[in-house]
Amino acid sequence: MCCRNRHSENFFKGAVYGIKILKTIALFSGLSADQLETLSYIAVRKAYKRGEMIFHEGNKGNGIYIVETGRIKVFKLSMDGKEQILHVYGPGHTFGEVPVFQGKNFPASSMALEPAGIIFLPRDRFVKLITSTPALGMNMLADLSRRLRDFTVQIEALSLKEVPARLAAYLLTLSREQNNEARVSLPISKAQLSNLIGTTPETISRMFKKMGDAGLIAVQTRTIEIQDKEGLKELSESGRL
Amino acid sequence: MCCRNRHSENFFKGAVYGIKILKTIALFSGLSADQLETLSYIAVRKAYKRGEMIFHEGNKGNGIYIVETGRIKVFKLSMDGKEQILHVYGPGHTFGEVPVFQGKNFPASSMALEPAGIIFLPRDRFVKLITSTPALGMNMLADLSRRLRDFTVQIEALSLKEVPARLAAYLLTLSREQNNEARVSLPISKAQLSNLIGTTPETISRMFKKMGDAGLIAVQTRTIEIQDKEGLKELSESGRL
DNA sequence: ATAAAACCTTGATCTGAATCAAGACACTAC
DNA sequence: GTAGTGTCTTGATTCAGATCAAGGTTTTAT
Repeated sequence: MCCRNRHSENFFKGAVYGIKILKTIALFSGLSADQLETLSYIAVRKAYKRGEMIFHEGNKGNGIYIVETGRIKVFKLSMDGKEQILHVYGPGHTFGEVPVFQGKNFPASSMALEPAGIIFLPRDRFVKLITSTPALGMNMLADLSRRLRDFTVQIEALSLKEVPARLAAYLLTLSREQNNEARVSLPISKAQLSNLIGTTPETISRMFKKMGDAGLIAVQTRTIEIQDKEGLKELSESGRL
Repeated sequence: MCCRNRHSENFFKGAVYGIKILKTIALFSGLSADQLETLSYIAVRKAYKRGEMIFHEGNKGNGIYIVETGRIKVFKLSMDGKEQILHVYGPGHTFGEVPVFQGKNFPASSMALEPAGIIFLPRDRFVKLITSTPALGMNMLADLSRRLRDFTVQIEALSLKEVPARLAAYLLTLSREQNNEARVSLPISKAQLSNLIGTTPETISRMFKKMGDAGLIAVQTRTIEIQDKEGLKELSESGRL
Protein backbone atom coordinates (compact mmCIF):
# COMPACT_ATOMS: atom_id res chain seq x y z
CA MET A 1 0.00 0.00 0.00
CA CYS A 2 0.92 3.63 -0.04
CA CYS A 3 2.69 3.44 3.41
CA ARG A 4 4.76 0.36 2.84
CA ASN A 5 8.42 1.17 3.20
CA ARG A 6 10.28 0.41 0.04
CA HIS A 7 13.63 0.22 1.72
CA SER A 8 14.93 -3.14 2.87
CA GLU A 9 15.48 -4.08 6.48
CA ASN A 10 17.60 -6.50 8.40
CA PHE A 11 18.81 -7.06 11.95
CA PHE A 12 22.06 -7.47 13.93
CA LYS A 13 20.53 -9.83 16.49
CA GLY A 14 23.62 -10.17 18.63
CA ALA A 15 26.02 -10.67 15.73
CA VAL A 16 29.61 -9.76 16.58
CA TYR A 17 29.94 -7.50 13.55
CA GLY A 18 26.77 -5.68 14.62
CA ILE A 19 28.15 -5.03 18.07
CA LYS A 20 31.33 -3.78 16.41
CA ILE A 21 29.35 -1.31 14.34
CA LEU A 22 27.33 -0.09 17.32
CA LYS A 23 30.52 0.35 19.32
CA THR A 24 31.76 2.98 16.86
CA ILE A 25 28.76 5.23 17.45
CA ALA A 26 29.47 8.10 19.86
CA LEU A 27 26.06 7.81 21.46
CA PHE A 28 26.97 4.31 22.67
CA SER A 29 30.41 5.24 23.89
CA GLY A 30 31.08 3.85 27.38
CA LEU A 31 28.52 1.09 27.14
CA SER A 32 29.45 -2.44 28.21
CA ALA A 33 29.55 -5.42 25.88
CA ASP A 34 26.31 -6.68 27.44
CA GLN A 35 24.58 -3.38 26.85
CA LEU A 36 25.80 -3.23 23.26
CA GLU A 37 24.51 -6.77 22.71
CA THR A 38 21.10 -5.77 24.08
CA LEU A 39 21.13 -2.83 21.67
CA SER A 40 21.95 -5.10 18.76
CA TYR A 41 18.71 -7.01 19.37
CA ILE A 42 16.71 -3.76 19.32
CA ALA A 43 18.37 -2.23 16.27
CA VAL A 44 16.75 -2.43 12.82
CA ARG A 45 18.91 -1.77 9.79
CA LYS A 46 17.29 -0.01 6.85
CA ALA A 47 18.64 0.87 3.41
CA TYR A 48 17.43 3.98 1.59
CA LYS A 49 17.93 5.10 -1.98
CA ARG A 50 19.01 8.60 -2.95
CA GLY A 51 16.01 10.91 -2.66
CA GLU A 52 14.01 8.51 -0.53
CA MET A 53 12.13 10.00 2.42
CA ILE A 54 13.07 8.65 5.85
CA PHE A 55 10.30 10.42 7.73
CA HIS A 56 7.90 13.32 7.17
CA GLU A 57 7.32 16.41 9.30
CA GLY A 58 4.14 15.94 11.30
CA ASN A 59 4.24 12.16 11.23
CA LYS A 60 4.25 10.39 14.56
CA GLY A 61 7.77 9.99 15.95
CA ASN A 62 8.50 6.32 16.32
CA GLY A 63 12.14 6.00 17.33
CA ILE A 64 15.67 7.25 16.95
CA TYR A 65 17.67 7.04 13.73
CA ILE A 66 21.42 6.73 13.27
CA VAL A 67 23.37 7.13 10.03
CA GLU A 68 25.52 4.05 9.41
CA THR A 69 26.56 4.88 5.84
CA GLY A 70 25.76 7.65 3.40
CA ARG A 71 24.35 11.09 4.08
CA ILE A 72 20.92 12.45 4.98
CA LYS A 73 19.33 15.87 5.43
CA VAL A 74 16.78 17.05 7.96
CA PHE A 75 14.70 19.90 6.59
CA LYS A 76 11.53 21.96 6.66
CA LEU A 77 9.50 23.19 3.71
CA SER A 78 7.51 26.38 3.36
CA MET A 79 4.00 26.38 1.93
CA ASP A 80 5.34 27.45 -1.44
CA GLY A 81 7.96 24.73 -1.53
CA LYS A 82 11.07 26.54 -0.32
CA GLU A 83 13.36 24.35 1.71
CA GLN A 84 15.41 25.15 4.80
CA ILE A 85 17.88 22.40 5.67
CA LEU A 86 18.40 22.10 9.45
CA HIS A 87 21.18 19.50 9.33
CA VAL A 88 23.15 17.35 6.97
CA TYR A 89 24.41 14.20 8.69
CA GLY A 90 26.89 11.46 7.87
CA PRO A 91 27.92 8.23 9.59
CA GLY A 92 27.64 8.07 13.38
CA HIS A 93 25.12 10.88 13.73
CA THR A 94 21.70 10.50 15.31
CA PHE A 95 18.53 12.23 14.20
CA GLY A 96 14.79 12.08 14.65
CA GLU A 97 14.99 11.98 18.44
CA VAL A 98 12.86 15.01 19.40
CA PRO A 99 9.54 13.10 19.51
CA VAL A 100 11.13 10.19 21.35
CA PHE A 101 11.38 12.13 24.60
CA GLN A 102 8.74 14.78 24.13
CA GLY A 103 6.07 12.82 22.33
CA LYS A 104 4.20 14.56 19.54
CA ASN A 105 5.34 14.42 15.95
CA PHE A 106 8.48 14.92 13.89
CA PRO A 107 9.21 18.67 13.76
CA ALA A 108 10.94 18.25 10.39
CA SER A 109 11.35 15.82 7.50
CA SER A 110 14.32 13.69 6.55
CA MET A 111 15.62 12.36 3.23
CA ALA A 112 18.61 10.36 1.99
CA LEU A 113 20.96 12.53 -0.08
CA GLU A 114 22.70 9.48 -1.46
CA PRO A 115 22.27 5.72 -0.89
CA ALA A 116 22.21 5.44 2.90
CA GLY A 117 22.27 2.75 5.56
CA ILE A 118 20.29 3.75 8.65
CA ILE A 119 20.05 2.09 12.06
CA PHE A 120 16.62 2.50 13.65
CA LEU A 121 15.87 2.02 17.36
CA PRO A 122 12.15 1.76 18.20
CA ARG A 123 11.04 4.29 20.74
CA ASP A 124 9.66 2.16 23.58
CA ARG A 125 12.60 -0.23 23.62
CA PHE A 126 15.09 2.63 23.44
CA VAL A 127 13.44 4.61 26.25
CA LYS A 128 13.44 1.48 28.40
CA LEU A 129 17.14 1.02 27.74
CA ILE A 130 17.92 4.65 28.61
CA THR A 131 16.10 4.34 31.92
CA SER A 132 18.20 1.31 32.82
CA THR A 133 21.48 2.64 31.44
CA PRO A 134 22.49 5.99 32.98
CA ALA A 135 25.57 6.27 30.75
CA LEU A 136 23.33 6.12 27.69
CA GLY A 137 21.09 8.80 29.17
CA MET A 138 24.06 11.08 29.78
CA ASN A 139 25.33 10.50 26.24
CA MET A 140 21.88 11.36 24.89
CA LEU A 141 21.83 14.55 26.97
CA ALA A 142 25.23 15.45 25.55
CA ASP A 143 23.97 14.74 22.03
CA LEU A 144 20.90 16.95 22.38
CA SER A 145 23.00 19.69 23.98
CA ARG A 146 25.39 19.66 21.03
CA ARG A 147 22.40 19.90 18.71
CA LEU A 148 21.09 22.91 20.68
CA ARG A 149 24.44 24.63 20.41
CA ASP A 150 24.49 24.05 16.65
CA PHE A 151 21.04 25.58 16.36
CA THR A 152 22.07 28.71 18.26
CA VAL A 153 24.88 29.15 15.75
CA GLN A 154 22.46 28.65 12.86
CA ILE A 155 19.96 31.17 14.25
CA GLU A 156 22.75 33.65 14.84
CA ALA A 157 23.95 33.17 11.28
CA LEU A 158 20.50 33.51 9.70
CA SER A 159 19.60 36.57 11.71
CA LEU A 160 22.80 38.45 12.29
CA LYS A 161 25.00 37.60 9.32
CA GLU A 162 24.74 38.40 5.64
CA VAL A 163 25.20 35.70 3.02
CA PRO A 164 28.96 36.16 2.39
CA ALA A 165 29.66 35.75 6.11
CA ARG A 166 27.47 32.64 6.31
CA LEU A 167 29.22 31.06 3.35
CA ALA A 168 32.67 31.85 4.72
CA ALA A 169 31.67 30.39 8.10
CA TYR A 170 30.42 27.24 6.40
CA LEU A 171 33.71 26.74 4.56
CA LEU A 172 35.67 27.21 7.78
CA THR A 173 33.48 24.70 9.59
CA LEU A 174 33.97 22.23 6.73
CA SER A 175 37.72 22.77 6.92
CA ARG A 176 37.73 21.89 10.63
CA GLU A 177 35.51 18.85 10.10
CA GLN A 178 37.66 17.59 7.23
CA ASN A 179 40.89 18.35 9.13
CA ASN A 180 42.26 20.24 6.15
CA GLU A 181 43.25 23.91 6.25
CA ALA A 182 44.04 24.16 2.56
CA ARG A 183 41.24 22.41 0.78
CA VAL A 184 37.69 21.28 1.40
CA SER A 185 35.32 19.08 -0.54
CA LEU A 186 31.64 20.04 -0.64
CA PRO A 187 29.66 17.05 0.72
CA ILE A 188 26.43 18.30 -0.89
CA SER A 189 25.45 20.06 -4.10
CA LYS A 190 25.61 23.83 -4.26
CA ALA A 191 21.82 23.94 -4.52
CA GLN A 192 21.54 21.98 -1.28
CA LEU A 193 24.22 24.19 0.28
CA SER A 194 22.13 27.25 -0.54
CA ASN A 195 19.18 25.66 1.28
CA LEU A 196 21.40 24.96 4.30
CA ILE A 197 22.76 28.48 4.74
CA GLY A 198 19.55 30.25 3.77
CA THR A 199 20.09 31.66 0.29
CA THR A 200 19.71 30.69 -3.39
CA PRO A 201 21.92 28.83 -5.91
CA GLU A 202 22.40 32.05 -7.90
CA THR A 203 23.67 33.87 -4.82
CA ILE A 204 26.05 30.99 -3.95
CA SER A 205 27.49 31.23 -7.47
CA ARG A 206 27.96 34.98 -7.26
CA MET A 207 29.55 34.80 -3.80
CA PHE A 208 31.96 32.04 -4.80
CA LYS A 209 33.00 34.14 -7.78
CA LYS A 210 33.50 37.26 -5.67
CA MET A 211 35.44 35.34 -3.04
CA GLY A 212 37.59 33.87 -5.83
CA ASP A 213 38.20 37.29 -7.34
CA ALA A 214 39.18 38.57 -3.89
CA GLY A 215 41.81 35.82 -3.60
CA LEU A 216 40.17 34.10 -0.65
CA ILE A 217 39.39 30.79 -2.38
CA ALA A 218 39.59 28.93 -5.68
CA VAL A 219 36.59 26.86 -6.71
CA GLN A 220 36.91 23.67 -8.77
CA THR A 221 33.36 22.33 -9.08
CA ARG A 222 32.96 20.59 -5.68
CA THR A 223 36.46 21.20 -4.36
CA ILE A 224 37.34 24.50 -2.73
CA GLU A 225 40.94 25.53 -2.23
CA ILE A 226 41.36 27.91 0.69
CA GLN A 227 43.92 30.54 -0.34
CA ASP A 228 43.47 33.10 2.45
CA LYS A 229 42.20 31.48 5.63
CA GLU A 230 42.59 34.64 7.72
CA GLY A 231 40.69 36.61 5.13
CA LEU A 232 37.93 34.01 5.16
CA LYS A 233 37.80 34.21 8.95
CA GLU A 234 37.49 37.96 8.84
CA LEU A 235 34.74 37.71 6.23
CA SER A 236 32.85 35.19 8.39
CA GLU A 237 32.92 37.65 11.28
CA SER A 238 32.49 41.06 9.67
CA GLY A 239 30.39 40.00 6.76
CA ARG A 240 31.59 42.33 4.05
CA LEU A 241 33.32 41.32 0.87
CA MET B 1 36.71 42.33 41.81
CA CYS B 2 35.36 42.52 38.37
CA CYS B 3 33.67 39.04 38.62
CA ARG B 4 31.89 39.47 41.88
CA ASN B 5 28.20 38.91 41.45
CA ARG B 6 26.16 41.86 42.62
CA HIS B 7 22.97 39.89 43.03
CA SER B 8 22.09 38.44 46.42
CA GLU B 9 21.91 34.73 47.16
CA ASN B 10 20.21 32.46 49.63
CA PHE B 11 19.34 28.79 50.06
CA PHE B 12 16.33 26.52 50.61
CA LYS B 13 18.30 23.97 52.67
CA GLY B 14 15.45 21.53 53.13
CA ALA B 15 12.87 24.19 54.01
CA VAL B 16 9.28 23.06 53.37
CA TYR B 17 8.48 26.18 51.37
CA GLY B 18 11.53 25.50 49.18
CA ILE B 19 10.39 21.97 48.45
CA LYS B 20 6.98 23.42 47.58
CA ILE B 21 8.53 25.81 45.10
CA LEU B 22 10.68 23.10 43.51
CA LYS B 23 7.66 20.85 43.22
CA THR B 24 5.97 23.33 40.88
CA ILE B 25 8.79 23.15 38.34
CA ALA B 26 8.01 20.85 35.39
CA LEU B 27 11.54 19.54 35.27
CA PHE B 28 11.09 18.06 38.76
CA SER B 29 7.68 16.58 38.06
CA GLY B 30 7.44 12.98 39.25
CA LEU B 31 10.22 13.29 41.81
CA SER B 32 9.70 11.93 45.31
CA ALA B 33 9.68 14.06 48.45
CA ASP B 34 13.15 12.71 49.30
CA GLN B 35 14.50 13.68 45.89
CA LEU B 36 12.99 17.14 46.12
CA GLU B 37 14.55 17.58 49.53
CA THR B 38 17.95 16.61 48.16
CA LEU B 39 17.44 19.17 45.41
CA SER B 40 16.60 21.85 47.94
CA TYR B 41 20.04 21.42 49.51
CA ILE B 42 21.72 21.84 46.12
CA ALA B 43 19.68 24.85 44.96
CA VAL B 44 21.01 28.40 45.21
CA ARG B 45 18.54 31.26 44.97
CA LYS B 46 19.74 34.44 43.29
CA ALA B 47 18.02 37.80 42.77
CA TYR B 48 18.79 39.90 39.68
CA LYS B 49 17.88 43.48 38.85
CA ARG B 50 16.41 44.57 35.54
CA GLY B 51 19.21 44.66 32.96
CA GLU B 52 21.59 42.58 35.04
CA MET B 53 23.54 39.88 33.18
CA ILE B 54 23.03 36.32 34.40
CA PHE B 55 25.77 34.81 32.27
CA HIS B 56 27.83 35.75 29.21
CA GLU B 57 28.31 33.88 25.96
CA GLY B 58 31.68 32.14 25.99
CA ASN B 59 31.94 31.98 29.77
CA LYS B 60 32.34 28.56 31.30
CA GLY B 61 29.00 26.82 31.90
CA ASN B 62 28.66 26.17 35.60
CA GLY B 63 25.17 24.81 36.16
CA ILE B 64 21.52 24.95 35.26
CA TYR B 65 19.28 27.97 35.85
CA ILE B 66 15.55 28.08 36.51
CA VAL B 67 13.31 31.14 36.51
CA GLU B 68 11.40 31.38 39.78
CA THR B 69 9.99 34.89 39.31
CA GLY B 70 10.30 37.56 36.64
CA ARG B 71 11.46 37.21 33.07
CA ILE B 72 14.80 36.69 31.36
CA LYS B 73 16.11 36.60 27.80
CA VAL B 74 18.74 34.39 26.24
CA PHE B 75 20.43 36.10 23.31
CA LYS B 76 23.38 36.45 20.98
CA LEU B 77 25.06 39.64 19.80
CA SER B 78 26.70 40.35 16.46
CA MET B 79 30.06 42.10 16.26
CA ASP B 80 28.35 45.41 15.55
CA GLY B 81 26.00 45.08 18.49
CA LYS B 82 22.86 43.72 16.89
CA GLU B 83 20.95 41.34 19.11
CA GLN B 84 19.10 38.14 18.28
CA ILE B 85 16.98 36.88 21.15
CA LEU B 86 16.81 33.07 21.24
CA HIS B 87 14.28 32.79 24.09
CA VAL B 88 12.32 34.83 26.55
CA TYR B 89 11.50 32.80 29.68
CA GLY B 90 9.20 33.21 32.64
CA PRO B 91 8.65 31.24 35.85
CA GLY B 92 9.27 27.49 35.71
CA HIS B 93 11.54 27.55 32.69
CA THR B 94 15.09 26.24 32.66
CA PHE B 95 17.99 27.73 30.74
CA GLY B 96 21.75 27.60 30.53
CA GLU B 97 21.88 23.81 30.40
CA VAL B 98 23.81 23.23 27.15
CA PRO B 99 27.29 23.30 28.74
CA VAL B 100 26.15 21.15 31.65
CA PHE B 101 25.99 18.02 29.53
CA GLN B 102 28.33 18.88 26.70
CA GLY B 103 30.99 20.79 28.53
CA LYS B 104 32.45 23.85 26.83
CA ASN B 105 31.02 27.32 27.31
CA PHE B 106 27.69 29.10 27.22
CA PRO B 107 26.59 29.38 23.55
CA ALA B 108 24.63 32.54 24.36
CA SER B 109 24.20 35.25 27.01
CA SER B 110 21.37 35.81 29.46
CA MET B 111 19.93 38.92 31.10
CA ALA B 112 17.06 39.77 33.43
CA LEU B 113 14.33 41.74 31.62
CA GLU B 114 12.80 42.78 34.91
CA PRO B 115 13.63 42.04 38.56
CA ALA B 116 14.01 38.24 38.57
CA GLY B 117 14.44 35.43 41.05
CA ILE B 118 16.56 32.59 39.68
CA ILE B 119 17.25 29.12 41.09
CA PHE B 120 20.75 27.87 40.25
CA LEU B 121 21.84 24.21 40.42
CA PRO B 122 25.62 23.71 40.30
CA ARG B 123 26.73 21.42 37.53
CA ASP B 124 28.52 18.58 39.33
CA ARG B 125 25.84 18.13 41.96
CA PHE B 126 23.08 18.26 39.35
CA VAL B 127 24.79 15.74 37.05
CA LYS B 128 25.24 13.42 40.01
CA LEU B 129 21.56 13.71 40.84
CA ILE B 130 20.54 12.99 37.25
CA THR B 131 22.65 9.85 37.18
CA SER B 132 20.91 8.56 40.29
CA THR B 133 17.41 9.72 39.35
CA PRO B 134 16.23 8.28 36.02
CA ALA B 135 12.97 10.24 36.16
CA LEU B 136 14.93 13.49 36.30
CA GLY B 137 17.03 12.37 33.34
CA MET B 138 13.93 11.63 31.30
CA ASN B 139 12.43 15.00 32.24
CA MET B 140 15.65 16.69 31.18
CA LEU B 141 15.59 14.84 27.85
CA ALA B 142 12.00 15.99 27.34
CA ASP B 143 13.01 19.56 28.19
CA LEU B 144 15.90 19.63 25.70
CA SER B 145 13.70 18.00 23.05
CA ARG B 146 11.07 20.73 23.50
CA ARG B 147 13.81 23.32 23.15
CA LEU B 148 15.01 21.68 19.93
CA ARG B 149 11.51 21.73 18.53
CA ASP B 150 11.18 25.44 19.36
CA PHE B 151 14.46 26.12 17.56
CA THR B 152 13.30 24.34 14.41
CA VAL B 153 10.25 26.60 14.39
CA GLN B 154 12.45 29.65 14.86
CA ILE B 155 14.82 28.66 12.06
CA GLU B 156 11.88 27.96 9.78
CA ALA B 157 10.43 31.37 10.62
CA LEU B 158 13.68 33.27 10.08
CA SER B 159 14.48 31.55 6.83
CA LEU B 160 11.16 30.77 5.20
CA LYS B 161 8.82 33.48 6.44
CA GLU B 162 8.70 37.19 5.91
CA VAL B 163 8.25 39.62 8.78
CA PRO B 164 4.43 39.94 8.70
CA ALA B 165 4.08 36.14 8.91
CA ARG B 166 6.56 35.97 11.80
CA LEU B 167 4.72 38.68 13.71
CA ALA B 168 1.34 37.04 13.13
CA ALA B 169 2.74 33.70 14.28
CA TYR B 170 4.14 35.32 17.41
CA LEU B 171 0.76 36.83 18.32
CA LEU B 172 -0.97 33.48 17.81
CA THR B 173 1.60 31.73 20.00
CA LEU B 174 1.10 34.38 22.69
CA SER B 175 -2.66 33.90 22.47
CA ARG B 176 -2.28 30.17 23.11
CA GLU B 177 0.16 30.70 25.97
CA GLN B 178 -2.10 33.30 27.61
CA ASN B 179 -5.22 31.17 26.99
CA ASN B 180 -6.99 34.11 25.43
CA GLU B 181 -8.30 34.13 21.87
CA ALA B 182 -9.44 37.74 21.94
CA ARG B 183 -6.62 39.68 23.55
CA VAL B 184 -2.95 39.31 24.33
CA SER B 185 -0.54 41.31 26.42
CA LEU B 186 3.02 41.79 25.15
CA PRO B 187 5.36 40.44 27.84
CA ILE B 188 8.30 42.40 26.43
CA SER B 189 8.84 45.79 24.82
CA LYS B 190 8.33 46.16 21.08
CA ALA B 191 12.05 46.76 20.68
CA GLN B 192 12.79 43.42 22.37
CA LEU B 193 10.06 41.77 20.29
CA SER B 194 11.78 42.96 17.12
CA ASN B 195 15.00 41.31 18.33
CA LEU B 196 13.12 38.08 19.00
CA ILE B 197 11.48 37.73 15.60
CA GLY B 198 14.42 39.09 13.62
CA THR B 199 13.48 42.58 12.50
CA THR B 200 13.63 46.22 13.67
CA PRO B 201 11.40 48.40 15.90
CA GLU B 202 10.45 50.54 12.87
CA THR B 203 9.29 47.47 10.97
CA ILE B 204 7.27 46.20 13.98
CA SER B 205 5.51 49.59 14.11
CA ARG B 206 4.74 49.58 10.42
CA MET B 207 3.47 45.98 10.50
CA PHE B 208 1.23 46.59 13.52
CA LYS B 209 -0.26 49.58 11.71
CA LYS B 210 -0.85 47.62 8.51
CA MET B 211 -2.38 44.72 10.42
CA GLY B 212 -4.60 47.22 12.26
CA ASP B 213 -5.66 48.86 9.00
CA ALA B 214 -6.47 45.41 7.60
CA GLY B 215 -8.80 44.74 10.54
CA LEU B 216 -6.77 41.84 11.92
CA ILE B 217 -5.84 43.44 15.26
CA ALA B 218 -6.15 46.61 17.32
CA VAL B 219 -3.07 47.79 19.19
CA GLN B 220 -3.25 49.64 22.51
CA THR B 221 0.38 50.19 23.58
CA ARG B 222 1.23 46.75 25.05
CA THR B 223 -2.21 45.15 24.66
CA ILE B 224 -3.26 43.64 21.35
CA GLU B 225 -6.88 42.88 20.61
CA ILE B 226 -7.27 40.05 18.08
CA GLN B 227 -10.13 41.00 15.75
CA ASP B 228 -9.69 38.41 13.01
CA LYS B 229 -8.02 35.27 14.30
CA GLU B 230 -8.52 33.35 11.05
CA GLY B 231 -7.01 36.20 9.11
CA LEU B 232 -4.05 36.26 11.45
CA LYS B 233 -3.62 32.51 10.97
CA GLU B 234 -3.65 32.89 7.22
CA LEU B 235 -1.13 35.70 7.41
CA SER B 236 1.14 33.58 9.62
CA GLU B 237 1.11 30.85 6.99
CA SER B 238 1.07 32.68 3.68
CA GLY B 239 3.01 35.71 4.73
CA ARG B 240 1.43 38.41 2.66
CA LEU B 241 -0.46 41.39 4.05
C1' DA C 1 4.17 67.50 39.32
C1' DT C 2 8.13 67.49 36.54
C1' DA C 3 12.36 66.11 34.31
C1' DA C 4 14.84 62.47 32.38
C1' DA C 5 15.09 58.23 30.19
C1' DA C 6 13.24 54.79 27.49
C1' DC C 7 10.34 53.54 23.95
C1' DC C 8 7.72 54.16 19.69
C1' DT C 9 6.21 56.16 15.23
C1' DT C 10 6.72 58.23 10.77
C1' DG C 11 9.08 59.74 6.52
C1' DA C 12 12.67 59.32 3.15
C1' DT C 13 16.28 56.76 1.11
C1' DC C 14 19.19 52.88 0.25
C1' DT C 15 20.61 48.05 -0.46
C1' DG C 16 21.49 43.02 -0.30
C1' DA C 17 19.75 39.47 -2.29
C1' DA C 18 15.59 37.28 -4.36
C1' DT C 19 13.35 36.42 -8.65
C1' DC C 20 13.04 35.50 -13.43
C1' DA C 21 15.03 34.21 -17.73
C1' DA C 22 18.27 31.96 -20.49
C1' DG C 23 21.96 29.34 -21.59
C1' DA C 24 26.22 26.57 -20.25
C1' DC C 25 28.26 22.68 -17.90
C1' DA C 26 28.47 18.16 -15.53
C1' DC C 27 26.73 13.74 -14.69
C1' DT C 28 23.97 9.59 -15.59
C1' DA C 29 21.73 6.12 -18.28
C1' DC C 30 21.64 3.52 -22.28
C1' DG D 1 29.26 8.09 -27.87
C1' DT D 2 24.97 10.33 -27.22
C1' DA D 3 20.67 11.87 -25.26
C1' DG D 4 18.49 13.19 -21.24
C1' DT D 5 18.60 15.03 -16.72
C1' DG D 6 20.40 17.62 -13.13
C1' DT D 7 23.23 21.36 -11.71
C1' DC D 8 25.37 25.76 -12.20
C1' DT D 9 26.31 30.47 -14.00
C1' DT D 10 25.25 34.99 -15.71
C1' DG D 11 22.39 39.10 -16.67
C1' DA D 12 18.59 42.09 -15.72
C1' DT D 13 15.05 43.57 -12.73
C1' DT D 14 12.45 43.93 -8.52
C1' DC D 15 11.55 44.49 -3.72
C1' DA D 16 11.19 43.62 1.47
C1' DG D 17 12.90 45.67 4.85
C1' DA D 18 17.11 47.99 6.83
C1' DT D 19 19.03 52.44 7.86
C1' DC D 20 18.98 57.17 9.10
C1' DA D 21 16.73 61.18 10.89
C1' DA D 22 13.49 63.47 13.57
C1' DG D 23 9.95 64.05 16.56
C1' DG D 24 6.14 62.14 19.59
C1' DT D 25 4.59 59.18 23.53
C1' DT D 26 5.07 56.50 27.66
C1' DT D 27 7.32 55.21 31.76
C1' DT D 28 10.34 55.95 35.57
C1' DA D 29 12.70 58.51 39.07
C1' DT D 30 12.73 62.30 42.05
